[in-house]
Amino acid sequence: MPTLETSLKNPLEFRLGYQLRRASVIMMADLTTRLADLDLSPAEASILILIAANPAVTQSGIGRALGVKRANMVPLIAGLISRGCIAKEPADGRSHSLQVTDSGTELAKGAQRIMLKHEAHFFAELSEKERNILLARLSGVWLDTQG
Amino acid sequence: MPTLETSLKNPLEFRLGYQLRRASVIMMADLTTRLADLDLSPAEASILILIAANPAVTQSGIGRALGVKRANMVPLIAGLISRGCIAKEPADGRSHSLQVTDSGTELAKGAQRIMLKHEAHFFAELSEKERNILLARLSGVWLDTQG
DNA sequence: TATTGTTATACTCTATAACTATA
DNA sequence: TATAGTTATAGAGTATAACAATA
Repeated sequence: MPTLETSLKNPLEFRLGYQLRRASVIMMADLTTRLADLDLSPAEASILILIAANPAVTQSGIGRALGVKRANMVPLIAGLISRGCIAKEPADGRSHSLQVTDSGTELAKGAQRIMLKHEAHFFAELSEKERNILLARLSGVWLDTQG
Repeated sequence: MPTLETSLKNPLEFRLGYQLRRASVIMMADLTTRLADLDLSPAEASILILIAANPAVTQSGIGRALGVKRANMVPLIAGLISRGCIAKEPADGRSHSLQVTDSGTELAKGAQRIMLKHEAHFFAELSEKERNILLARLSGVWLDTQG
């Protein structure tokens, strides 16, 4: 916990991009700590949740959805398989379809519960309406770049 | 520009932390591209702007304000000095006070102009009121962790 | 020709430990 | 004892290039 440098003038504190990144870094750190209880990284948890929601998806598909390069998906998927959370079977000879195992299903549910508590910790005071507006604004940044 | 995986269900798209990170990554990439015109990284630009706003600040102080570790400030400050943007002089024997040079002042102004255009690109449709609310919500995440 | 999975590799960011000099 | 600056280093996360097998 760093000391707050109250004596410094910070022109950046009024920049949306700066505050966006700042908030993101803080939340990622919190989520990382919470998910450590399940021995999952945020990336692993996200992958697990996406596979659970999309049976028979390929790892390239997951990578595209999450913005993770093909090459970087390999060790992540291998780790989840070696832990028995997910399983893969040949799909069309070059691709493999992924499924969550029973224990993977439970783990995915646990990860989602943690994410809800994590989110509530930071945004508890938001009304449902405010929450949806914030969500829409943030989604808009993404959609903006996609045309 | 990755292909949008419209076929995948993504339970994470309703998670604030997920959208926060997603938006932050996209904005950082855009800012990095824009600041490259000035041959500055986002970190260098932020440091330059903070020194310009706080003459005689130390590099440890900048690091605390931006969340950059002491050790990681060293090459960043050295780079800005070698480019003639900033100068340091002994303060109390163990610390050095930093100032922007004339060219550094211009560079800082240019960086701030770029940041404004960058922000406007993503949040042009926001009213001043909405912008302030969003800013307050994001700042709240930071203040939350500081007690 | 394009895509999937894979390996190897490099680069950036961030984190820690240790040291010197100073307060 | 605590802080400033520094060095070296280790660990993530992310990026590209190349390859084999398949579509």
